[in-house]
Amino acid sequence: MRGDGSELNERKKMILKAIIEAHVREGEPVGSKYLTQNKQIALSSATIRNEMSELEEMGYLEQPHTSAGRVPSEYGYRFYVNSLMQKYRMSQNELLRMNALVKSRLAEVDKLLESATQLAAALTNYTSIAVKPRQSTLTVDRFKAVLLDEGRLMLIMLMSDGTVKTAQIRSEMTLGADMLERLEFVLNSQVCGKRAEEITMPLALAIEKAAAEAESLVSPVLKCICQTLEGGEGESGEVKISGVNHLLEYPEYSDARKFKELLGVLEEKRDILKLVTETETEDGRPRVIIGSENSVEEMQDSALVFQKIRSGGRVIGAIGILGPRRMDYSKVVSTVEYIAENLSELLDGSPELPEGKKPSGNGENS
Amino acid sequence: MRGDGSELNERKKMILKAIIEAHVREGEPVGSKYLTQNKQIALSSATIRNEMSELEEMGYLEQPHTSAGRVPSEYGYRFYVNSLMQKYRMSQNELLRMNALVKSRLAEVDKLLESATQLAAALTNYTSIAVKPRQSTLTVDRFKAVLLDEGRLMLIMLMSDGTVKTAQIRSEMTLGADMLERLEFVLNSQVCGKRAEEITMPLALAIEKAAAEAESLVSPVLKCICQTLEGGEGESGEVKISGVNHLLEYPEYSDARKFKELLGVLEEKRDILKLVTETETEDGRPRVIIGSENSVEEMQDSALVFQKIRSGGRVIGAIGILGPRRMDYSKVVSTVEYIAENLSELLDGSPELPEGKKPSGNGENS
DNA sequence: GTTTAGCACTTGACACGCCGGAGTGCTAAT
DNA sequence: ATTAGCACTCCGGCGTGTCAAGTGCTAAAC
Repeated sequence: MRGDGSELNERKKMILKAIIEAHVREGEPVGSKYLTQNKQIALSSATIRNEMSELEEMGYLEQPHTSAGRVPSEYGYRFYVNSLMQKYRMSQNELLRMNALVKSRLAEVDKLLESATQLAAALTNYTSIAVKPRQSTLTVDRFKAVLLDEGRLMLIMLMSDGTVKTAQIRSEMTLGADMLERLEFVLNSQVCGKRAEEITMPLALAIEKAAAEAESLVSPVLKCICQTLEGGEGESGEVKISGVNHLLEYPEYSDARKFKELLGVLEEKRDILKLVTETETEDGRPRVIIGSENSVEEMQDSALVFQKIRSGGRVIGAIGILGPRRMDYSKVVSTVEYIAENLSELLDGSPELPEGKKPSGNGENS
Repeated sequence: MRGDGSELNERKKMILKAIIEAHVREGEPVGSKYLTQNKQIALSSATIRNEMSELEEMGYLEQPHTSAGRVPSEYGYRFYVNSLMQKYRMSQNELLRMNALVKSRLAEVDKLLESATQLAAALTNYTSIAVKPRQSTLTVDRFKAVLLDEGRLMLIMLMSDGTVKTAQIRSEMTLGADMLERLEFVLNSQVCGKRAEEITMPLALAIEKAAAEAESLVSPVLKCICQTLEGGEGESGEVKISGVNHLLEYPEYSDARKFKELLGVLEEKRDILKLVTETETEDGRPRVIIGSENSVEEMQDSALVFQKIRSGGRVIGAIGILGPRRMDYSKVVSTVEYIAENLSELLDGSPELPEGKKPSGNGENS
């Protein structure tokens, strides 16, 4: 029983496939009679019953109770995803919406991920999750300090991962251009390439000394830099979620209590991040986690499909879909794959400017 | 029947108040017998029944069915909020958490609002909403262009509302410091103080001409500026929502279908924005909208408490709480009021640096 | 040997009727 | 004016009976 289906003849496979697809469509246990309507299967209900009975014995199907139809087991879904599922063909409309994302040309990874989750949720009608783990190796390549007005300066940090972060800093004393120049120089010579843990008290003191007249700026500036290096948003990364409301359409989530628990996990974000990032790297196709293959208790009745997003060979995040176990895996896998690919390309390829017209990227800040 | 309660004697008020508070606590219709446990009310159940009957006739109470207890009517809640409700006393713990927000010293309005909603949701155990309407009068006070590397520049915009926005722009040609200087100068002289609608084609052409060698940058830069002026995020403003899952704790929202509809409204965001921003300015206390006082169909069973946030005399947003009609108005009103006040002060007062120690603000960008 | 028709059996969903409890309104006594 | 008492109403839970769907098994048909 390894889900390779070697024990199944063609007819069994066909019937199993039909059952799964019917169940995904209708959401209810499917009976032998219902399957006789399927023209692919030219058999009587009795024969189908026999096959179903054997499929159940083999562990591919389950019966909620004696006289209900059959429901795919987790094992059944697994085999379906591995072997039975056909490639989903995107509709014209879906392709158009995907391309709109590419054309938006958002330069900021955060915004891009946000748009991507929204798109994924809208296309699949499930909940979409994007994660951007914090990189402990993140450092600043170069600093720029800009005078905003005499009480405020803006610190621009070109990060080692190619992104750009900014921070505003207030000062109680009047700022001058010379001070900023000094500050910029000191930061560039002393803080570049340092990880958050490497910014220690002695270093801070050395910097203060070197900063001369800009001394009073050093402490708030360093605080700011550390915050940025430590990953902005959350403790350990960022999670964006979109389209939770879709889930309420599925009877699986009509129980308010259970749904609340799932929502709780999503809001916690930690588990999700762990789940998605800890998965070992695979062949580049989306990873499908069904029910108990997932360790999070509240997600036993759900399935998760996600793929990591690479940029320049490094994993910079992941995007995925969360839905009921009874999920349109074919469509979801294709969608996730396509979006993740596009994102990877976009992040990789954008410096080269695909069409070479008037390019523009933008970001936003306080 | 204007909710002024002039028709009610003290005893009726006391009973009404007890009923409402019991119902808010228990979530179920309250009967006359239950009220006799209340030591404030030293009356027999029969007497209370008579009073309740009269209160129902006057419209303050309702009876779900003949032999159930009474439930406050919308009108009853309204009177409670206007006249009966006592000031909520914050616990030590609550005050501490409020102050943590103040001390976080976030300079960016967006982040501040986000933290504030999270706090409000956590404190009240309802859903919290913060809105930041787009200001059609938004203009740029001053531009700064900074060279990131030879292919990218960063545009910093000091906005008329005191905030700072940034945008990254890519160029297909190698950028030089002189080009940026030129660009900065042209933008400062031609685009400052202009609203999005005022940036027209003829103006763009004039700018291109004036930009000389930086000509090819003008188009993407202007596009970017327009996007920023038009309010970044959404069509007409930004809405942040936190703690939707809290609502699932209340039986009022246990019906998945209804809850989904409400969620839909929240995701739409447009209605919310309209609802909150269109409310006429009042005395500075939180506004309470109960049930049908609100025009959004899906929110008929809910109540909304919110207050506008002012900075420098102008309304820059609002923060509020959404919950069941049966809501702890006392606590919610106090919380919203306190948070809104703190935000206003924070936004107003922060330039003066309350404690005069080492201040720091930060923002984040791509 | 495989397929199918037929039949007995199981089970959940649903409708019905039957209480019990909670709460009320009214009346009469205090 | 207040209250004890009582008849009345109505919801909700519970057990019952019926129905439809679906199964497993057996025996006949191919």
